[in-house]
Amino acid sequence: MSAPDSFETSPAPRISDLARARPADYLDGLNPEQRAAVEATEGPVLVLAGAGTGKTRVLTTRLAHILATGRAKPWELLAVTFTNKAAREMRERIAHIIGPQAEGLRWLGTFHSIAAQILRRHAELVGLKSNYTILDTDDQERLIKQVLEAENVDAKRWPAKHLAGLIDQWKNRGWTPDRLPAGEGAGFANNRGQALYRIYQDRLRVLNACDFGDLLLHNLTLFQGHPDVLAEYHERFRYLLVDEYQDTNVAQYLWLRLLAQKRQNVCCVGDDDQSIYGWRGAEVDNILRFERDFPGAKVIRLERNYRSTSHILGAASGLIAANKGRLGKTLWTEAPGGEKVIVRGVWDGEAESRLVADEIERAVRGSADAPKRRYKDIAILVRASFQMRAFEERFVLLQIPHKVIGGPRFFERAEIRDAHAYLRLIQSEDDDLAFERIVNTPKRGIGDTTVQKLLQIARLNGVPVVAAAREVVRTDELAARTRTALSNFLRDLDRWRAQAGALPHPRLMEQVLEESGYTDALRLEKSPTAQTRLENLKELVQSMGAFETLEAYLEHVSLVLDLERESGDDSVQIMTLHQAKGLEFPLVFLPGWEEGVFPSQRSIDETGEKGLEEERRLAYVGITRAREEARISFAANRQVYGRWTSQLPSRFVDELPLAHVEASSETGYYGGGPGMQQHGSRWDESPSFGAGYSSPGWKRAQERSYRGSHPGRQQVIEGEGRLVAVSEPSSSAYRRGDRVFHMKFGYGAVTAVDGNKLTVAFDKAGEKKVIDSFVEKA
DNA sequence: CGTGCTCACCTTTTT
DNA sequence: GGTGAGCACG
Repeated sequence: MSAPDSFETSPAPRISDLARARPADYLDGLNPEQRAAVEATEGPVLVLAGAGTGKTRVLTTRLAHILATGRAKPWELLAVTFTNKAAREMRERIAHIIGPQAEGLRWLGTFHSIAAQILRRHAELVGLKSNYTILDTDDQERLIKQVLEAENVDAKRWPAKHLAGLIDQWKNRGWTPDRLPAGEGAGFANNRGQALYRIYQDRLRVLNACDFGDLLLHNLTLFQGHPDVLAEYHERFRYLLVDEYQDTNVAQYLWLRLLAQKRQNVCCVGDDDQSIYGWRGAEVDNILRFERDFPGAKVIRLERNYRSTSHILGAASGLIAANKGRLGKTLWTEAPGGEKVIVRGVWDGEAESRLVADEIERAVRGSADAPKRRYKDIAILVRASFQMRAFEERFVLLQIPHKVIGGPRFFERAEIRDAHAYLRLIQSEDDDLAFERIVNTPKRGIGDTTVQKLLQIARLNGVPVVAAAREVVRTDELAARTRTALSNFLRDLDRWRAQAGALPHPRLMEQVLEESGYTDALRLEKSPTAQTRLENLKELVQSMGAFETLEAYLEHVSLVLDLERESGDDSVQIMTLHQAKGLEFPLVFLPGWEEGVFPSQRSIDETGEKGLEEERRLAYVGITRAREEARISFAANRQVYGRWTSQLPSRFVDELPLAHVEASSETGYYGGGPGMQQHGSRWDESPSFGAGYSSPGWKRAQERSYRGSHPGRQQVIEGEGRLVAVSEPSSSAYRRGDRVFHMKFGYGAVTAVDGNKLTVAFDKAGEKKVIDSFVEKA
């Protein structure tokens, strides 16, 4: 049943390659624990690698060691990571040690990409064809919506998103519809959860499609139902290696255990203190019970930290000590104390961003007793993305180069997904989801009712919707205009399909985008976002060129490809704590340490003590990102969802060991000062801040001051001649990604002061202006 | 069928 | 406070 073993043809190692991998080279400079972790190749090994202890180095050296000592060929190693980025990095670093032999590491990749490869070879055994499509979350949700509609489930009371979430969780735990524990689906649509899950799985099979969770789930079904197939992989994979083991979910864990069960040569590397993905199914328990699952396992602790100063390490260690249920590590360093971790209370969110921005400017300028920083040495790590905005705006104002990490990624953007849907439909007429997505994009007069009708006919006859459409256009079931539109669309589709073989696929893509009217529709829009989208499509066409065939491209897109954003430039990075995992910076800002914000109230509400501990690990991850300086801040007042709220400092602030921390407050509030009222920690229960702030006058002033300072809270401009930065709404838009800031800024000197109104003179044109929105420039 | 309005939503994210 | 989804209306 299996496909031919074409993958055994990886290049054999050449003598010159092996010669490069002299043990003396790659083992040099490892400390005793690291070396032990590299050399313990046989039997189960758990490497507990604390933050900054050289984990990646150990991982890559271990693989290189196994190869260099001839224990296995590159294609006999299974090495799994969570992200493509991690996989790429590992491959590069191994290549650095052992040279081109690393090309043969055929089974180094993410859980999903490896599972997808295995599934391609045995798809028939689980009721799929080997050319199955991989659906992303968007497609998945739309399919579930269809199922709900077909089953007459009230989509208002029982949103598709909710069921999608449930199914995801179930799949994360390795539960097929048959194996769903009783009562699991009870909460959804009057006990119909399980039935709907089953129907959804059937639909996927009909569409010859998988969602992300299925990739692993089908692997489990495959291995459990076909011992011969499993045995084949036992034979193949001589050594297993898993990165970020603390983040594995149950399905991944079961998958690993099945694969490792025969040879037991499995090495898992992780840190229970850095487990921050519990909310998406990660089970810290997997790491806690490793020794039970693999009797005789060797546990190696990497505890020497090479990254941070001892004050930073001390602060982080003290904080994480408050968690129960740890495996326990004692990190140490020979690095000097450095600066203590600075904790500061400020008046409000705006003061916080001002403080951070000022300190960044100072750090970049450097001083006698402080090193001169580059912008890229600095990161701002927030709990949630809504906190990013304040910093972004401040940085725009002060012209501090910065980069917001995250946001919709290239291949998740609507226009890219539309383009892919065209390709998918050209490639396979069975792709109903692709049809649905683009049949009326751009608008060609085939509305929702028509599409629904087609879907219904298709379902009744058990045929793909394109086939149904072909039939329908021959009848007079549709209004004449709709029918013409539909048959034109089908005609276009046929033409593109005919060209698909003859044309290089980037050319095909261009042609489809032109002839479908997609680019024309965008050009007509004239908005800056439409411009961006056109550029994205150009980028797409370019990226396609790197692939031999359309099939290869589409396969890659769904699992592996993410366009590397240029990262080399010198700018401050703004990102979430989750995104910061695995990174490090000389100077790290950790704003928003307020009860309810961080730790997140929702996390505590939903998962209680467990959630709180995960939040604490997040705090630990945050602090340990810093090499030299960490600066924590919290605000006494903060706008959350447009409402002013009073805040209490995070409990994490109090858990920091005093010996490693220096605390101060501008508000007199830290420790209980003026302006505070005791109240519940939930921000939406908080009394609104002073009355003046909710008055219409305030609101108007705020609108007028557009992204500028608080009128009531601005720094006092003492006199004339001060230099200020000015912002105001303007027609010249400043664009960052998809977001547009209507903002113009510049520096001017104050010539007159009247309350909050300043008259400012600008050097260049001799221009004078009265403004009510400004920031003082130091 | 397309547009404008109201209303609920509002952590973290990879594949 | 901002936004996207869903509904009523033209």
